[in-house]
Amino acid sequence: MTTDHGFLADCRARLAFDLLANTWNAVLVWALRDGPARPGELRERIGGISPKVLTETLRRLQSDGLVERRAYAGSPPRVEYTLTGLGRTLLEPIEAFGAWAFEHGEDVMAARDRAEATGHGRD
Amino acid sequence: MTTDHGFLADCRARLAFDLLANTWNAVLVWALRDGPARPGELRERIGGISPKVLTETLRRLQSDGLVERRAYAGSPPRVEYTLTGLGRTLLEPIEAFGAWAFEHGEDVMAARDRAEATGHGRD
DNA sequence: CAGAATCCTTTACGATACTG
DNA sequence: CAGTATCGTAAAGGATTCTG
Repeated sequence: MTTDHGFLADCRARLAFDLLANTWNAVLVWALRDGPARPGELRERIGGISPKVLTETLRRLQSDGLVERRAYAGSPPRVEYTLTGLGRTLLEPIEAFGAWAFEHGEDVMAARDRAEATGHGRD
Repeated sequence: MTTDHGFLADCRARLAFDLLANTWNAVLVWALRDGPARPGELRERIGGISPKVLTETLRRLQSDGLVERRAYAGSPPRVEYTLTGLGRTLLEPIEAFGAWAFEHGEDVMAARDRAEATGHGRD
């Protein structure tokens, strides 16, 4: 494939980008990488996510088939979220980005600082 | 790294996710993969992006050090955007996502349809 | 043709309080 | 503790118009 028309036009590609085009999807998938986790646990792990947004995001991931919700009867309530098989396939690409961040993250921050200092900053 | 605390806590990881956490960043980087391109060209290639958003996004990518802007004097104006070396390093992870989309995109769409049919859809 | 300027709509996200 | 309900804000994205 030499032209990228084929790639960009394909709605599956757009779908993949859209999956990432929000603050928490990727973070949550990643937070679930080691196995089932309870909501409170996830909130701790992630930090900075409100209960409402956590639920919303998990619901979205659930209807995308990436996450499974399991509720155990009883009180206090106990709920666990797990990655589905499909969800687990997402870990690799996400990890690729993680690796990229470790290698090049500081370059981006440096560029950002430079831009800001030059007055081209997005502040 | 067994726990993901280290990963999620690192601000570089968050930075990487934030880079993707918008509709057009990844798409634009990808659209520039084959070399310099002019804005009009990009708009064609991508489809569905308004001139304003295109400029905004390119500016942001520029101040992140991922894209370079080159303007040639004269009329009509001619401008070209190119990936920087840093920007090019992003192609691999992005491609990983593209590959994922080709393999699993339909599964997501199927899950979405299923969820919608069950009344759990996010409509 | 590049892109700045305006205006507008949507929605993602956050804070908080409340229920089972 | 899980999750919902409300409310509020900020920002992203889109449509359009105008200028060098």
